[in-house]
Amino acid sequence: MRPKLNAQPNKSLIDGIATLQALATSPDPVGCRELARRLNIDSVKVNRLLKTLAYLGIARQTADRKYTAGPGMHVLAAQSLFASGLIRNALPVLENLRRFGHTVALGVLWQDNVSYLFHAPPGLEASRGLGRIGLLPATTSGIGIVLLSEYDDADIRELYQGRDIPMFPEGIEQLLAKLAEVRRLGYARVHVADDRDHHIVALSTGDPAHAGVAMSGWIPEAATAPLIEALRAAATEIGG
Amino acid sequence: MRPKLNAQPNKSLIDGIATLQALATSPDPVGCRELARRLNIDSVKVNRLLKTLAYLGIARQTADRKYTAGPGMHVLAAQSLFASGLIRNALPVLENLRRFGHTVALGVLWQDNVSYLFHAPPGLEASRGLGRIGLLPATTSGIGIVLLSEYDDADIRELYQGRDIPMFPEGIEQLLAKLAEVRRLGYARVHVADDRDHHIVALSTGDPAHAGVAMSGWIPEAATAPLIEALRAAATEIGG
DNA sequence: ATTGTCGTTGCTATATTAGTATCACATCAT
DNA sequence: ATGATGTGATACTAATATAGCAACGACAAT
Repeated sequence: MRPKLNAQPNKSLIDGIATLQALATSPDPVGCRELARRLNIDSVKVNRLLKTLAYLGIARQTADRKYTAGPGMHVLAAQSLFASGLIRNALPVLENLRRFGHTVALGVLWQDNVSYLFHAPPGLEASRGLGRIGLLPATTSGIGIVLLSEYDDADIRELYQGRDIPMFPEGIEQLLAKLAEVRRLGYARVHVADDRDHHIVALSTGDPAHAGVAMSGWIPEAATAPLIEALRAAATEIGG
Repeated sequence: MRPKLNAQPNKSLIDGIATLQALATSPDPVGCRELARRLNIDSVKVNRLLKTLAYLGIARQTADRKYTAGPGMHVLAAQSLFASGLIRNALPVLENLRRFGHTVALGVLWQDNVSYLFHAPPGLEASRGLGRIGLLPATTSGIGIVLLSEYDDADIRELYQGRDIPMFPEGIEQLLAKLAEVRRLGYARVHVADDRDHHIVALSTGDPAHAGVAMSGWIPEAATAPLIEALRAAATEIGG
């Protein structure tokens, strides 16, 4: 599942990307020492990485010498989001799914997190649905569950070894049972145990699967089938 | 203008990001040797960078061992695009600008290129306007011109030293004259010398300026003022 | 078989980076 | 003023992480 560490992993690149992400997810400009503290890396090192990113135009220094995202960040983002074509292909399909009056979402699994690329409750202007939510624990998300089910049990055990699993208080066996159910059905149906009594239905798209589509809202058992059918059509249209 | 190369620039990070971008902009899966040829970097080095990116989940190997974008790429993209809030703030404003019936665009200047984050001709579904166009030479773009005008002449000379300037066959002086005009007016008005006889009006947003908004289409001299006014309102709303 | 790719790794010299100490500049409370 | 703390940034040197060579097995075309 997770690729093994290769012969000569480039540590500078690993730390550099971590810095890049920490910078990207910081809503306000940050100084190098504070960023270093967040990342638990030496501040001099972070400073040099930031200066390198600034040289590339990916970071930018504000008037008070703090760092923030630069134009290169947007270029990088635009390239990586749209070059693959995932979002561009998916958006019209997702808008079409909104006719059911439920929340529509598209997300990817990354390690044990889900990142939503699109997440729009009914009524929200479609263009506002982009990137509304950052990272969520995979097990709290319908898309996360359905994408986790693509891995085999050994991988899942390794991933969650020695850690609490959000939404699965009984631990790994409870999660594995859920994933087995998802594999059997071919889709995930998850009950959201809050006061709104919502359900999520989700399935995966892409070959190999790397993204998930979902609808959530008040979905009684009887209404599941047609929604799954619509999702399946959407998934094939998006993912090829 | 362009940040100086610092004391200890991290070369691994520079090459790593170059590899990341090359991977992102490749529509099909690529092998490490081919990528190395495109980047003019040693193929063994590229291989190790790719394996590191794969370890991070940003790259992914296909069945035939070629490399393509992985889920981490989408996470990175989503984080960098939306964390800053630029796109999220801008989209509703841009949609509103489309009422004039012209092409509406939002872009950033990166080195001597412009990257469009949004570019929608009239009639196009708004959500399709995202990331339609990759990189364009800055001098061929209204947004590029208005963002270049934020730099002073010395920077511009350095940027284009010893190189041809697209759309400015007479060279650097012709470009500098145009930029001076833009600074005087406070916006760019550019004539697109093709058979459609279009004009672009563009102005910058953000403080310090790092993005540009533009409208293009058949815009006679007399119609410029109200468009500029609308753009200016949009720019302050987007950029703060 | 031959020849050409391809991705990948072991090896070793050395270029590159890590971490110390230190600087100049802020801001704050004394 | 004064000292104490914060910041970002750099020179220095030791040590380590990386570059580049050569080579491997796998595949494809000839």
